[in-house]
Amino acid sequence: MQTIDTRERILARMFLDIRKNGFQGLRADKVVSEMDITKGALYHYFANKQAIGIAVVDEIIRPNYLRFYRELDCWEGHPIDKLQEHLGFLSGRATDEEVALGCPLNNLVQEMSPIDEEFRLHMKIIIDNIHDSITAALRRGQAAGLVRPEINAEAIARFYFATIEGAYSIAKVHKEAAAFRSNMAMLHQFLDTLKV
Amino acid sequence: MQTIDTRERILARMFLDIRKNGFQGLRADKVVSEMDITKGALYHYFANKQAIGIAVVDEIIRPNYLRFYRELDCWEGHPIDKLQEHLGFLSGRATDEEVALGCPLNNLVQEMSPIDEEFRLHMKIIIDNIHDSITAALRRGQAAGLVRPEINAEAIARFYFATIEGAYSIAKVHKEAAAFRSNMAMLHQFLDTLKV
DNA sequence: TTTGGTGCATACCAACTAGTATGTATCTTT
DNA sequence: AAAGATACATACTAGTTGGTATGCACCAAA
Repeated sequence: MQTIDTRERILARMFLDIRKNGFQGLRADKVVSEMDITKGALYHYFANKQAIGIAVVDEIIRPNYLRFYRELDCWEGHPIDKLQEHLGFLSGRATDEEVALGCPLNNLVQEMSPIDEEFRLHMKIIIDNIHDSITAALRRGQAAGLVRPEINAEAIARFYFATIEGAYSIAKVHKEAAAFRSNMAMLHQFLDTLKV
Repeated sequence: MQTIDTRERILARMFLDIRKNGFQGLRADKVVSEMDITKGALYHYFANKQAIGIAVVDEIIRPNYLRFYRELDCWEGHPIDKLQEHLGFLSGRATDEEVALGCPLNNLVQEMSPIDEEFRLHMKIIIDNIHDSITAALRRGQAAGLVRPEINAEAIARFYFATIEGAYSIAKVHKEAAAFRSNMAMLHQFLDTLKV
């Protein structure tokens, strides 16, 4: 393939537009026409609008999220340290503009879960993967005597991820990265209490 | 006024439909026609679609949320106990169907904050009120020697609310009230650590 | 009893939305 | 070199969406 991958270019812009306007607010033909791509090209690569959304979830959002959690899977140090490092990373890259747009996955979960089962299933896979990675890391930590043995690793994994998503939610209405960082700091503190 | 309040009937149904389909997914004329109300009646009471959404926020969502927090404002006992009682209430009423629809406020925040500033402002007022009530309650608790003096009441208030919203978010994609309750239980546990 | 406002009902409409149908240039395989 | 297959471009369209314009019945006040 010689040409720049038109399909990938389209998806990258769809991702940005969906993040801002939501999937129902997405005007796919307008977005591509701004890239000097026509409707013909768009519907050549995607069967319909839903297929665009699903492709964004699978090919853009999913790899982006799982990058960190795959790192966590191979991590040999203290799992809590790694999770806290991640919080630091998220805090560090948060800007007012970024948090105003919200977490791409959370946005789509909120919008699409109740109205499109296929969408929901594709998003659920990502979240299940994340939960599994965190749970496994915490259990390894428990086995190594690094994490309190009495805690429920699965419940903590759920709480960890849910709290991050909640922080994005609230920061979105405030349009303030500071609100997000405050919650990351609280979660960091909470994680400390899980160390042996 | 003798007749049943048509405006309120409309708003109640709009609330349900917005919760399911989102504001952009709302088909206002279809919703009213299912109630044997015509478009004429709808646009007699609301200038346009946005006005419907704002009215739902101000007249349905807002009073519903602030009910508990006004209780908290007059609460004389241990503030942590009251917050934990609230978590128990939320857990108790959570069903799979309810959590699948998500938290009405959170849904709208996610969808509308980036694309409609007026919407965002109306929702921000609710969230600011909630934060203020919790912060004040925790400070009263500190003054009474019931809550650890070293904690940042504002940060805890933010964390408390953000975590609840995050729990709704994640439970939504799982369609499982159990996931929600698990996170409520974790937050309950966290609150225990704030008591003197 | 008229006058004006409220509370709708009906009919209409422009713009948009998510496509489809068709054509065609290029590239790839045989 | 012929025959598909790929990668688009252009034009068209049915159905939807978010209204508006108009009319009229009823009630309350003057």
